[in-house]
Amino acid sequence: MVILRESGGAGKKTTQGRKKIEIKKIENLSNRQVTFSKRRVGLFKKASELCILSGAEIAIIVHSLGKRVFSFGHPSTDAVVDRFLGGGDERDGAVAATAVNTRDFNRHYSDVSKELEVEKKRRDMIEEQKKAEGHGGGDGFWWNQDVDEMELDELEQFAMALEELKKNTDLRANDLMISHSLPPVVAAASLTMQIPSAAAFEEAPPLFGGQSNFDFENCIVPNQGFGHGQF
Amino acid sequence: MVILRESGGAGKKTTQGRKKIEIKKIENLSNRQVTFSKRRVGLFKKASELCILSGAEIAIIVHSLGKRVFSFGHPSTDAVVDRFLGGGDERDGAVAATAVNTRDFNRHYSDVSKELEVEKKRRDMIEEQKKAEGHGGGDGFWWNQDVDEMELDELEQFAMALEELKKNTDLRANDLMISHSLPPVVAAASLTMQIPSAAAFEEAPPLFGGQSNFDFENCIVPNQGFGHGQF
DNA sequence: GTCGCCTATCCATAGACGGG
DNA sequence: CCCGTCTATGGATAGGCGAC
Repeated sequence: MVILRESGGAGKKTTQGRKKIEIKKIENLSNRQVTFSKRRVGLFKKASELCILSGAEIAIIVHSLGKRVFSFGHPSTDAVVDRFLGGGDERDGAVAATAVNTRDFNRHYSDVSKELEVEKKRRDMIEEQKKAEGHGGGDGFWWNQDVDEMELDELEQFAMALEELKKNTDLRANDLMISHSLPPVVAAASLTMQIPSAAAFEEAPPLFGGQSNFDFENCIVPNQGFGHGQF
Repeated sequence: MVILRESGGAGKKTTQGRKKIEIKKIENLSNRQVTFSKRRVGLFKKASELCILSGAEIAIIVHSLGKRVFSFGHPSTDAVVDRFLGGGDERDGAVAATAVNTRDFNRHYSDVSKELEVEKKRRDMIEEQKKAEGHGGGDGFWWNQDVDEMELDELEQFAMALEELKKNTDLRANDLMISHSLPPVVAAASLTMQIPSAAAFEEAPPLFGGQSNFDFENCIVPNQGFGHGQF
């Protein structure tokens, strides 16, 4: 089991072990691929452990940078996704009044939430600064803009967009809140599965090394039909 | 931050630290809840890291034992799910509702507080990155979700963030041109919730056939990539 | 080049406590 | 009763290599 590396002629360990991790996009392609594969396996393992430990139903869908799609799901990916899209089947019984201490709690909760928002906004601004300093590419989130750089017309547009989004947010929150008093009549099958599950296994997966009791590599099979050469 | 260990009168460390866990369903209810919360946060964090590191698109849907639904998505849950479903149609507006009671509120508050801590650390990290390198990551983060994916607590935070941002927008507009009046700032959103709920977590039916092992063959489904969109 | 194995690290987290 | 926090450990994993 123990294999010593003699490369270097002194039995010196050439590996530094795990090094610091920086959470940013890995520029090196090979490293990115390797990291993606490793962490994907680790993520699925974590999810499976969470399923087993807590009995939850979890679905994970991963689109790699190429065309390949990996999915994990218990009991099945489709089932969880379908349930998610179908509006969830919650059985709620009696609708009663809230406890008394809820208001107090809400106050405290709001304070903390607001503090959190301050932090988030600060982060957004920092990112905005970073974006301005670096290249011109956006971060993909249009609301992460610096109002100080806007002209008046832009500001008007931005303000209206904000109000719209805010409205939608409130509506969404309201829907969530009142949905408890509504019977769950939404059909879970409104979205039909369009995925031909066949033709998925095109290649026999290699065996996993045996470090763990879980043979994930037997289960996770990437699509090999389209993404040749590209990750 | 004072650490006193007077129990036992010897200052001896009573905690043995992390112990080995057996990957099977946790029988103790509170332990299971705690583990679920902790590991769910960890799972999402892992997923976000994987998104940033490899640039992949990931969606995670978690149905906890009864009603509550947690979702993670980059860039959004629906986008990834739609791609998974074969480039399906537009997203469904109605997503799973969440049952919330007072105890759940407390748990959400816990999550928010924890997230606040994470945000602070993340801000520091971003600042460090900016200082080290002017390059903008160009990646969104998992907490920047569309409103349709948000849970109640997230919606509250988001609403407050929007209000703040809109205030800044309006202020900026006023600074630019006083004579031109913008729509008034929306008043504070009513976050007073009267949400009843009866059931807490309860014993889940034995979804798993095995005891100590998990049948991953039935859980991990390979999918066919269709090549629509590449990223 | 792609994939898997190995090791040395570093992060996530199971328990234990204290506070409200 | 429930939650945050601290600690020590278990487990994930970045890098380096060899095999294919």
